[in-house]
Amino acid sequence: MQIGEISDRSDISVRMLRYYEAKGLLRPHRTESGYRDYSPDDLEEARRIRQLANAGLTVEAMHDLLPCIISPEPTFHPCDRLRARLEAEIAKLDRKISDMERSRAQIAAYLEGLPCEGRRDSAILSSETA
Amino acid sequence: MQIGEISDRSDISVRMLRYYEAKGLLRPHRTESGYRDYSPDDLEEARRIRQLANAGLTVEAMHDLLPCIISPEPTFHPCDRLRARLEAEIAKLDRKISDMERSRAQIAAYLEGLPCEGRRDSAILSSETA
DNA sequence: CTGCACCCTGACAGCGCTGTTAAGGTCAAA
DNA sequence: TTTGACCTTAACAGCGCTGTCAGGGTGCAG
Repeated sequence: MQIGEISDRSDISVRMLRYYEAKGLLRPHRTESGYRDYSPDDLEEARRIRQLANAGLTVEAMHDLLPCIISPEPTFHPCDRLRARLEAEIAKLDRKISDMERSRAQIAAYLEGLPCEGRRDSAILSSETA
Repeated sequence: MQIGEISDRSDISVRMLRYYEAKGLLRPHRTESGYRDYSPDDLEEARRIRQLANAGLTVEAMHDLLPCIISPEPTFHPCDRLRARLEAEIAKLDRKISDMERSRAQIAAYLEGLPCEGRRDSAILSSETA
């Protein structure tokens, strides 16, 4: 698959796909003429990247995290450092999640009491999935 | 209180406190000589700002959200627009939270199976900052 | 009055991310 | 062979955020 198709199927702009590659995530091979040629696995990885990006992770964090997520078989890697890195990243995620949930609750609570349109009938704001 | 103390107590740098003010969040009054003079309420607001910032919200989003969080009495405000804005922001938060939780779970799962601390060592981490 | 710690504004600079544009190559279909 | 869609790299540009530095004022304590 070439980059345009990957872009469509991963919801990542062409620009960003190239950027991620420049940063060392995602390494599609190339056709003889230099076109990027993505495998289905590459597409999977692209989607994971988007997920991590949506979660607010930096490219640098993804760089450490992706090799873990991409395959279920951990290999090589200096373990102490990696483990520490992952634990740190999880801690950061937890902090962020907690902050977001608190913020969400406050906004939702406020919304609940909003003296708006005719009345508050269907207060649909306890959705949890996306 | 002056800015340095607020900075200490809110964990927001002096630079960022001024930045938030420039952006229209937080409006401490000034002493005759021009010093910012923060009230305890301002400190509270600063902490909320930090929380929202930690949650990954932009200043622009905070600008819409803060007046809701800051006081329990919603007033004025073009309600339809505000309501829509808040709901959108909540949806965005939900998406982000969901992505983060999924990412967290994957990392944690990987960490679980890490063949470490008493095991093989090997290659160097390719820390390449392209 | 002198120091020193703190404050002020303004500007420059850098990072991370993202879009856009320019100049040009590839490929398949007409 | 020409056309048009798609690809390539490289560079510029902008936004949001954040640190830092310069040049200067304020305020309190010695």
